[in-house]
Amino acid sequence: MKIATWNVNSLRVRLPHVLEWLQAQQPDVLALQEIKMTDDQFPVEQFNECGYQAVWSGQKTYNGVAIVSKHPTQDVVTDFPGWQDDQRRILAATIDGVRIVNFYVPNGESVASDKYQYKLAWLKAAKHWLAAEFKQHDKMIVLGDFNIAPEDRDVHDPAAWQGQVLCSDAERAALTEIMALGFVDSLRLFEQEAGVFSWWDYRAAAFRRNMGMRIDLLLVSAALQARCCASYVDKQPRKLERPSDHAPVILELT
DNA sequence: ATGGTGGTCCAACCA
Repeated sequence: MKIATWNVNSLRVRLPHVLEWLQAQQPDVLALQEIKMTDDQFPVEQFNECGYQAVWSGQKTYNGVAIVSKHPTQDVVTDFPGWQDDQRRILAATIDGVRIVNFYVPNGESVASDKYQYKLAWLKAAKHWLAAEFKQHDKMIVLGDFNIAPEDRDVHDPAAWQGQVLCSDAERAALTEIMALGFVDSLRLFEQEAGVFSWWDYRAAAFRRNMGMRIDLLLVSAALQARCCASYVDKQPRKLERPSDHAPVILELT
């Protein structure tokens, strides 16, 4: 089973890249973030033509998440119970007995901003909801754009980013609390060279200089850990004309 | 130190 996550920064613009990538890579599941479209605009027919079904939760202009899958999706959830939010950032579904939880975690803008407080509150709600989900699903993968670099080795210039949004202690602590429910960072199960990132700013030729961050993660529950056989970033789509600023990250299970 | 780019949608917000 091959599972991937990709922040596409507008599915309307990136659809050709996504369809080409699906055809080439043939993942069983692809979780998308920042589709930036309303539900009625979702190009489900074009995924169907490639042999995929999909579920999605969209909104106008911002955010929006989807799960594209070769196999049927069950028990779809789009919100934390009791958490009122117009921002579409959550999509969970069970596929082949695996609970897939797709998150587009708030960016947070800067540590002094209201958006940062929203991010921390959102992560707290996420932890509580995941704890409840865990009671019903031992085989879980929480994946998506976390907008948190877990450790300094996930940052091209840790000194410059120290204490900044995406790297601050409170964000990393919130991620640690989620991991402590019983998840491991799948990519770190495998030996990696230094400088493995999943996002590079469009500005300042950041991709060419590999000035990136690893903020797109696949967290796997203990019940799935023994099935993990590979996890890696595919930088190829980031090299295309008019790319997303994120690259897909992949997990392969036996 | 600033601004550098890109998407949405045409002024300004978000990343």
